[in-house]
Amino acid sequence: MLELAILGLLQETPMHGYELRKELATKLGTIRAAISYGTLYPTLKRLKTAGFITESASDPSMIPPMTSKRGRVVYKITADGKERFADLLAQAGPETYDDAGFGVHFAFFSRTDRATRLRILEGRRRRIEERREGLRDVLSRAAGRLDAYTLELQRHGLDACEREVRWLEELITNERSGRAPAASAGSFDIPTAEQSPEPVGGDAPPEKPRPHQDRP
Amino acid sequence: MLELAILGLLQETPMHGYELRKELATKLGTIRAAISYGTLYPTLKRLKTAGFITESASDPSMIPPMTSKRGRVVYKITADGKERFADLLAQAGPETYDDAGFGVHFAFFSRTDRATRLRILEGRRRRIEERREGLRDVLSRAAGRLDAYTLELQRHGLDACEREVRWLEELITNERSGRAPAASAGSFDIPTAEQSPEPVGGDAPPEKPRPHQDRP
DNA sequence: GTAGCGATGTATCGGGCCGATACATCGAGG
DNA sequence: CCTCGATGTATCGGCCCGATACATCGCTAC
Repeated sequence: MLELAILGLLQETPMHGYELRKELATKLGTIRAAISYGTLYPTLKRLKTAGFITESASDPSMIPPMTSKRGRVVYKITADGKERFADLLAQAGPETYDDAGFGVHFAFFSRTDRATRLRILEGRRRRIEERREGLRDVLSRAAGRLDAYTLELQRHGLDACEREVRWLEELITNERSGRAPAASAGSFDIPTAEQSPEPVGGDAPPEKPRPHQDRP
Repeated sequence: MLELAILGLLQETPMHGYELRKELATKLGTIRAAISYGTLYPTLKRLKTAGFITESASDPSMIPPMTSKRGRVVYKITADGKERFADLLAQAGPETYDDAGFGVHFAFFSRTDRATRLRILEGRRRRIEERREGLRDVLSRAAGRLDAYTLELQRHGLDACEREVRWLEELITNERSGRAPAASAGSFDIPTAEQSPEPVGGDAPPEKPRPHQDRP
């Protein structure tokens, strides 16, 4: 799961570990608070061994700081890595529908083609519906067997499930009618800068707006 | 975390692994779908080594089935185990406030004294408030930097945070005024059988209603 | 000036938990 | 008779986490 997220971020721009962690935290803030270094660095090593990314010492003509005494390793995605990213984005296994997996996939939906988006959204909905049914069963059948606090926990969980299903339903409707997301529970009035109409190409469009040096 | 849950369930009645897993699933359905055997059995082994539980082959005069060719190991909590359970219930570290940890603690609130309940509820609230502030920051500051889907994910997450804070607030209020939980978002009308007034003793009352054979 | 402090930065280690897998028994139905 | 699904115990590789260690930079305060 982390692999997908890292590849996705490195596709936007090369980065070093620390930066990557921060970006991960803001992009996936809902899913996991902050990725641990004990996860990040081994994963980066794995990705490097697999040939999906390369690491290089930051050249001195970098940003402002550092006279490059120690480290500052910059990670960059390779062609294989981009291919891998596209594969991971498109294929949906069972782990695509759990909380973490779904969150990561969703966070990169703007790089996913519509058919896959719909498939994932529907798979997730089914998953949550199953959890919901399980909770309803417990609440109606095993109610007397459980104490008041456990019951309250189940009720709260059921509530969350129902809300998420409604959210997913809305997103699915929007996808089918070709609209972009947002404008659901409008409490913020953020400009939503880019890609509001969202043409939606095939798969893995090579980014549009933000200028970045892919490779020289 | 699992340790607490297992000890808690075994305190009600001895069980074998399969049963334990099912009980775990219904009691913690909101938190984790179903515990893996790859987690359960090693944990049971650990608990046994630590002396918190004992395992014994089920005697033939058990329920109906099994002529006891192979296995059916029944796990039972020890005095040390009960002590350990009480310790884990009362002490609250940082992991007490993450999703899984809080859920497990909450599920055993009927065995927790009120002061501890309040401490945990408030710790959890603070945790969620921090997450909420982080999401608000991202939504207001980094909005233009993120695509519509990522933004929608954050909005949904923020919504969930706000709702959970409200839920916790309600629970805290109820605790302070001595009422039991429930009756919050009334959509079910389950009798709530036992302990609605809830006297709340010290800690670890030795079960009340359900008849069960602790040992023959 | 220099001493401390907080942010930046890279890296490892032990351990918890998961999914996949294997194996074994039992009752019910074709 | 024989398969199928529920019950049941157990291990293995692998992901991910928290704790920990170490090193540098820029700032403020003494």
